Amino acid sequence: MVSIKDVAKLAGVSVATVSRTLSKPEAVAESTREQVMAAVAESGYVANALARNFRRRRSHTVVVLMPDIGNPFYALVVQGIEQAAVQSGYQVLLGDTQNETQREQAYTELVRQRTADGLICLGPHIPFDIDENVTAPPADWPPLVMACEYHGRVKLPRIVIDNELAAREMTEHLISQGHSKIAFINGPEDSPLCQARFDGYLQALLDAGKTFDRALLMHGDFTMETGYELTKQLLQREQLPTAIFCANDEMAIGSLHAVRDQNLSVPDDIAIAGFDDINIAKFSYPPLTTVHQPRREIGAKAMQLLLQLLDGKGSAETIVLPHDLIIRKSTQ
Amino acid sequence: MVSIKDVAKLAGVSVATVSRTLSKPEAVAESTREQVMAAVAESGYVANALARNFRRRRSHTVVVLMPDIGNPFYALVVQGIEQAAVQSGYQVLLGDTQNETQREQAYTELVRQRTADGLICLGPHIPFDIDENVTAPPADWPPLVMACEYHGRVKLPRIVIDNELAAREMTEHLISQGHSKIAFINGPEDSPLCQARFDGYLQALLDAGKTFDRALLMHGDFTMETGYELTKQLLQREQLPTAIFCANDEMAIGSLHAVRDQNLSVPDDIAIAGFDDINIAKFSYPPLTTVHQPRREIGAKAMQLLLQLLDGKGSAETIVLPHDLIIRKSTQ
DNA sequence: CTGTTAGCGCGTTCAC
DNA sequence: GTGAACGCGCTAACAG
Repeated sequence: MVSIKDVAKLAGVSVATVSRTLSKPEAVAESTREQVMAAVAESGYVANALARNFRRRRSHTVVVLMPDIGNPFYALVVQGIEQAAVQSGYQVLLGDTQNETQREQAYTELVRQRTADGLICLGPHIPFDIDENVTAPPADWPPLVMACEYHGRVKLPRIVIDNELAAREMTEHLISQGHSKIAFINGPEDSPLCQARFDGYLQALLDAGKTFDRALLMHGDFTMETGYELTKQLLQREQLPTAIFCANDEMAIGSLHAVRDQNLSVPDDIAIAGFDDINIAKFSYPPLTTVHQPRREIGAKAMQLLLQLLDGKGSAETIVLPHDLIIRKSTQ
Repeated sequence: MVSIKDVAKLAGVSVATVSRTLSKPEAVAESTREQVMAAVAESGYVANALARNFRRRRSHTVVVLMPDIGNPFYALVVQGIEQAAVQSGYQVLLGDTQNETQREQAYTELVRQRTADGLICLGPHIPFDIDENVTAPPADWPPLVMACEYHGRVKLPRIVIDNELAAREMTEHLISQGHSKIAFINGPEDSPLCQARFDGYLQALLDAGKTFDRALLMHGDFTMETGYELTKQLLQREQLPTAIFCANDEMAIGSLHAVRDQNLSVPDDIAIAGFDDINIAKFSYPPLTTVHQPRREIGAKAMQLLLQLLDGKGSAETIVLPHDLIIRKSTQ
């Protein structure tokens, strides 16, 4: 492998000059610069990033903790992260945690080992033991940004949409369509994001003078399978809901499926709404009413925030990005 | 940051002994080992992977080149890769190329820079200039394994299913359902994988004594959008096909959508089949007949092959994994 | 503007 | 079984 020494010898300069020419060319005389570049070209030299990172004490790599790589919602978020990373000379290490604490910790360990400089956490869970009263990230935590989900108490930099508002708007939309028995299939109970969505749902009901029926609230795990199963349960009740609001599109698609299995029609018998606006939402049958999240932007902003953090100019910012109600045929 | 020196001092031994204790404990006396481990625990020492990789000239990282991170087909393949990688102490760097040569090359560059040790290529395109007559990978190519797709001429290690057989079986299934006007919405024309699927389709038609109608062959780009558009075109013909076989599930879902838009019924008016068996296939309306690919296994095997290559015991193996015909309601 | 020098943290000789 | 010494390839500090 050709190293910086070889180039120096070939160009007739010192290794320091080669290094300088490559990192800040303007600090080098034009004539020597040309010699060096010629030597680089001739030798086919490529700087060894392993050595450079070692020396600079920066891996220029970030880990993205994804709860489930199979969940299509995350794809565009990761794409946003990745684009922003590449633009800044960073790489993205993929961390599929399957919601397992052990795997989260293994990936977090990469930061302690200096394999990665920081973390972007897409799920609700943070891989640290958190003391009861902690509200700010302790000094021994690595640079960490949350995207989409967030922690209820610890104030970390985060990129979100206004989940409560979005859920309220969707519920209002359903109410405006004449629904009053609106079931809500939410995600995991312990997720602050899901709590916010529930709050929005509840608020809309109360604002409209409706009562909240505990029996219409269910909790899934964001998969099509649970959307299907929970909807089946709902449809075995004596009193059927007239609308089902699911906290993500995948559960909504499972829900659609369950409703059709009972030979009921969407939206005539039961309206169904989702959340996220993943690609498939437009192509479901019928097309799914949902909340659009700017996923790529969420990812890009998260990466930018992390870069700030790594540059030492970090703060526990919360960035709220705009969402959008997308009304399609599943509710009207 | 606590380094190996600090541990050595604390344990009262040399850095060499600490290094040995951590890499091959059996080569060290039990008493010193205990001292060292105690010092490690006390100091909270974590070996600096940057330094270690530099020294060992291995990044223990591989790049996965994905044509499109938003394509759900790849998610499970990547999961398979990632699991196998983690098991062997490797990390996965995500390379979303968006089918752009420039981005492919940028990621390939990471290997030359020693940021990564090798590549797994999920798309049909290899980021190298390939001479006309080359059939084996030139020596200056980095360790490279192909998964799912493959190159038509250059013999690279690859993990595939028998695409021709699978397409033939699917076409035979459609024929057995009484169809004779079977449209085929294939992927990009220049993909060897797609050519194989076409061959299978053609063979099944000919074996059954049917003729191949050029007008029933179309080429999309594997997105729901093109599945939708191409099907719309098909449905504007005078002679409608009675079945549409799409080369992946996403196009099939777009196709379903287009057929419904014309108030035609699936499968009564037109049967539709896909390929891949992505998660959503089971939850489409109607559920989609498709070819199941063992995606996680494909990924895992690809990673294993790459590790072999990196250990110098590589060969241009082709591994064919079993597929499975999944008959659902969209064709019967 | 350029060269010399001195490490970064670790793994690996080679003596002892 | 252990320690001293060296060097991986590069960047940064300093002197000139």
